[in-house]
Amino acid sequence: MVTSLKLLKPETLRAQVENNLRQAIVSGQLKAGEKLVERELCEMLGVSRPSLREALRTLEAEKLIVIVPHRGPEVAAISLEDARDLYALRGLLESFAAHEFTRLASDEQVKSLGKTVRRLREAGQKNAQSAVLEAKAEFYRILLEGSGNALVSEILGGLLARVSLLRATSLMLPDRLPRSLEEIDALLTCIQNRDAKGAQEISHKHVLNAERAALGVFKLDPQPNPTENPDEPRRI
Amino acid sequence: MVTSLKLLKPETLRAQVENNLRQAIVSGQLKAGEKLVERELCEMLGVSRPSLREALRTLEAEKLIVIVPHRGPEVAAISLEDARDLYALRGLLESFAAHEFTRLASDEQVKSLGKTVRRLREAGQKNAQSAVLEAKAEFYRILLEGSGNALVSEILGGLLARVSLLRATSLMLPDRLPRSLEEIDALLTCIQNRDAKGAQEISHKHVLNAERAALGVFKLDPQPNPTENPDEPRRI
DNA sequence: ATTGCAAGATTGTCTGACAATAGTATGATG
DNA sequence: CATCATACTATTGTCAGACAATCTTGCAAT
Repeated sequence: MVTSLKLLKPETLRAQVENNLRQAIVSGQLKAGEKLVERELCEMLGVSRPSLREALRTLEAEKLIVIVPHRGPEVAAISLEDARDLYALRGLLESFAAHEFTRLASDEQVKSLGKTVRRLREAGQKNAQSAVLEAKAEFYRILLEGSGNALVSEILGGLLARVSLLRATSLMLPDRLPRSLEEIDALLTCIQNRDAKGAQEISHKHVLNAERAALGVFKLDPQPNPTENPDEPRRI
Repeated sequence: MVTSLKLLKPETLRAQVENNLRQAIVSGQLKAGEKLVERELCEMLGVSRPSLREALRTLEAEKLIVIVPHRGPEVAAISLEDARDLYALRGLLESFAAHEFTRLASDEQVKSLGKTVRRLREAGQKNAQSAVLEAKAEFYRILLEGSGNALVSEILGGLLARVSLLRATSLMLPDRLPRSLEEIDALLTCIQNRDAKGAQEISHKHVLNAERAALGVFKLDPQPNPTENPDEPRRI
């Protein structure tokens, strides 16, 4: 009996383009507000316009890019209100996920989460940024998987991608990491004690703190406001 | 002096296709699970394949259709777990919106909401289905607008579109309408009293009740998809 | 009935083209 | 010199047609 080992799914070309661009955006290679030109992207990625344009439509629906008719696509930028809305919703969903995970996850899943938190802490103490990001992604994966609501995972995943459009989130990482780790530890404790309400509260506070840290940028840094914004020749 | 009356924005062709298809899906003209064939849609809508395919990609990202590589698009179908997840999230978001509306909306907005509820009640007593739907849509519009979080509106809007894939929601309308109206009345009262917590609770219960009513279909009708009647030509 | 294969249908992708629009440079004018 | 109108260019929106890869279906054979 063969146990289905086609791990390598021959992705469609369009899907590859989509993934490449998405990755480039959330990783910051393509910066928020940057204009995207179809011809250039086609050459970069080695695909034709139809394939590229389909991928762009998907990213547009995910709100990672904005396409103005006859002006073309650009990487989405996030205003202060957008960011506030984003964090408000993230707090709501993430705390819900934490609550549900605490309520529903199996002991194995809790243990697995604990292991990842340990990995995260170690990576944090070494200041190994990429390891931190990896462990954090794993942490989320387990949490969402165990929360028993695939839709929340889907939506929250999209939200996190959008949050990464705030360059604040990456710049903020080193500073806030210790506090962040403490909060995650506290969350884990609640989860292990099966204290759903507590996990929900801590998780919500965690997001609020992350918001405060991230939104500091708007005070230091003149924020492009779409309504009245003298052209600021910020070349990329 | 002409006061800029381009209310009719010259939508791009692709956007029209997108809107047509979206409308056809949420209104039930295109039924959940139905297979969509590019050539047919192109002919129906009078557009070329690239334009159609771009529109399809957007709808796919909105989860209104599913596109399996080399097998083509079909209208998304909702499983029991999907529906549960959907209603859970909807309850979370809608009650949040109600809470925030109660906290933040202006007196005019509250008054406007009251007026719409009255319209809704009258339409309900006359059993005027289309008027009910219209008033309900208006009710949501005001509520979301006044909740002060555009992102929640966006997500919840997408969710409601997906909910409409459950044909239960339309079939259920006549039966549950009186109860639904009572609940909405109670919600309005809380809002008028600026009782945010109360509004949140009632709103959440309201969604739970709607869920119970809608999910009844799954018990009566185990496998909602495989019974299709022979092709009948369908105009969009 | 199940299996295997061939034929047909549908999708994935490319190329090339053209009109419509937005952005830019040019030139005219005060 | 600054300002405005105009022409030009670049880019996007859209189409038509084509072809390979893949899926589905019908039919034949066991």
